[in-house]
Amino acid sequence: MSKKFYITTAIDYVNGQPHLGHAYEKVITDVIARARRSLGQEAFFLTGLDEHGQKVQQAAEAEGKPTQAYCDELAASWKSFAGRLNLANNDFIRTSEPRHKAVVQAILSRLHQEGHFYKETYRGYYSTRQETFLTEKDRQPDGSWDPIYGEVVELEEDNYYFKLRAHQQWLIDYLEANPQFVQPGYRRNEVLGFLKNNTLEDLCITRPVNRLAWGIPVPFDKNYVTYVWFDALVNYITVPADHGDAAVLHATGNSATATVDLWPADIHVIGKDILKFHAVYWPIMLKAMGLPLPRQVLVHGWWQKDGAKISKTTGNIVDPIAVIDEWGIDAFRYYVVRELDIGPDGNWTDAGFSARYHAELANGLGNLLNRALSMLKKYRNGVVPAASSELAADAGKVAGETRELLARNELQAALAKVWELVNRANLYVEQTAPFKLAKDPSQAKRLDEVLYNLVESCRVLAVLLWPFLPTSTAKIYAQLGLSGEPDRLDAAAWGGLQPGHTVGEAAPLFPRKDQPRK
RNA sequence: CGCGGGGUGGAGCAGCCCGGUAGCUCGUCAGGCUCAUAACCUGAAGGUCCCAGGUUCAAAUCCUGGCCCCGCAACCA
Repeated sequence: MSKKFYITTAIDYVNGQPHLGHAYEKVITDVIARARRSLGQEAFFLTGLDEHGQKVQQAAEAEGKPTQAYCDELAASWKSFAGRLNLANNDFIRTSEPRHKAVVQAILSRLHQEGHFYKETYRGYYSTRQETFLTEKDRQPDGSWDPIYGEVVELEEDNYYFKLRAHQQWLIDYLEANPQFVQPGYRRNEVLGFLKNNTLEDLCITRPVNRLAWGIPVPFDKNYVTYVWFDALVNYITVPADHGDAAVLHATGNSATATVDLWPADIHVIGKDILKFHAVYWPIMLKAMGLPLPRQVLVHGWWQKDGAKISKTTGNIVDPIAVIDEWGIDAFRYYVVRELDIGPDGNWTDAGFSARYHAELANGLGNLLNRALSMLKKYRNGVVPAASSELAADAGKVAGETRELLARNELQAALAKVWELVNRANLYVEQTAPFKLAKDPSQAKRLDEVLYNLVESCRVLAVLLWPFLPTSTAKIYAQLGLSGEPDRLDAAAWGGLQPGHTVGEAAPLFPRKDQPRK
């Protein structure tokens, strides 16, 4: 049983509707997962929902619904969202599921037995209205509490704490020795800087059940539920446990027979806001459990819109569903991956979206396919002529370099690379002018060569682009009259189209949406 | 000295790690072509690569100092 490539997104908090950031993270994760499959690796892609915590409980109460029912409704809409994004995920975790509760409780019991927790009294200022402890940072400049907190009382509360501090130096050493663990490198530096300049506080891992009921009961003390982040991070091993991963079954004391090899995760894809949870708390939790660490935490940036922060409050938002409805899922996937490298913050502009759609998808890729097929239909009745390899070297070079970029998860660069072949093929039409060759019967053999190179280039492009544009590349295959999906990178080898094969019907892949020039 | 990101032709970006003729897309102007989704191709104009020092035969790229912009309460990737 060979290790599968295991990749995850962060699980989303169900308190609200999906937005651009959620869509972005899922799309880049999906592209990486599909790229692995295309490269011939087995990949397991997990995404899901974080459903516990006070805000969910309050939101459900505000709508007068049982909390689980409230979560079920939202989960349905988030699953449908994943479908709209065309995600090829293998599982969808919800932290309110029994399988997750079982794993969290097994871990809590074990860590408790092994002495990783201790109980301590916390004294602090507590807002009864917000149901949260306040810190000195929450005070207004004059020392009073903002009225939004309502009545603020000094309160004592017992809780269980996880001994993080003891592992601080170990984690620093680990990060130093494993530069690939947090990527990009500047995010690793950020974590190292934090660890070297601060003493870790032990992590409070419980909430009193009388204050928060909507959580996973702590198995060794019925007065508490589990803190949401401790609960949430565990999702990454819940699913391996559920599918029968040996290492995780063992760590959770489950004697079931191993049926899959997933853990450790190869990549956790996350946003920069939750870096600390994934690069500090999670590794220490895993170390305490005796499990290997994930191989990489890949940290992406945030989108702005028109140069300003995306905010529901100000209405400066991008609705991914509206964009997909208008432009198609592949246009959305293409734009977010091509526009923004994984790491820095990006800027969404509607004009930029339209520009890339028209210049690169419609005029570049779509038009190439359309003109190639049209000429093959018109001059050769849609029948592929004898093989020719005039563009084989160009296509092979692009395919080879794209393969390497995909293996390194450099998605933006991979798309740029693939477009070198799009541009090369469009230029090839100009240089060889098949429409002129067609007027001269003595050039029939030359025309055959040109047409073969064009349609074969389109086929190769479909293969290279499948991880990014699964729907559109399947359409390219269909228009080429090929069955199946272009989902294996090995198929990018030149010469896949067989002479004598009849192509299908041509239709614009990415219809232009702007007004034609006058 | 709280932390982090960034400042490259009109706009948006890549290049910076591993110094060596400044690149891409859009826009503008001129031309070519007509197979194609008025798409495609060629050429041109347009840049103190934030500033100042330093290292070097050579710096957008490395080092030092400075200036400016953005994010770091909540919703939230």
